[in-house]
Amino acid sequence: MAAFIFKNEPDDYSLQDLKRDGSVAWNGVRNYGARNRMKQAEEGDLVFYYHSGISKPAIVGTARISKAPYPDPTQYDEDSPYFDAKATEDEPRWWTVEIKFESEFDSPVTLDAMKDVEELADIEVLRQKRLSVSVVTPDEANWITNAGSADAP
DNA sequence: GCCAACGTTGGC
DNA sequence: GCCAACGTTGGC
Repeated sequence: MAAFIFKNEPDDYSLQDLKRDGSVAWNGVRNYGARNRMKQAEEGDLVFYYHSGISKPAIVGTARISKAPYPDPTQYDEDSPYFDAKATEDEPRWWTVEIKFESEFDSPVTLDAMKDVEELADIEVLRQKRLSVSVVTPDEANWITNAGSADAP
């Protein structure tokens, strides 16, 4: 199973918002790198939810892909800030997935903490900090899951 | 197809 | 609020 990190500013939409709503369509990704990664997602894949743009950026919990990639409807909506005049129904430019809340970490895994870890030396989120959707290897996913649990040292 | 200018993200 | 990194746009 694949795993990803989805970044968002908590002021915009936080993990607590997702917990409240249950699930959400991850609309509005308008970056090709992020889009390409999102398109690899399959239902059931693991998503680490990352809060960015705050004093202590961190992975704060997990979600699951609850709906496989499909064309982002906002690209066709002229009233949406995500409207894209070059997108057509036949050839969508932008894709989205739906994610559902899974868990809130007992101990958030901070960016600071991840930087010092040998196991995460190559993790994409550290190498390409501007990417809002990045991939996580199984080993990296295990490390993060462990670090987020209450028993973590 | 290249590259300069510009815009955006995100850490600090 | 600043700045580095890097993605995107548009002129040529």
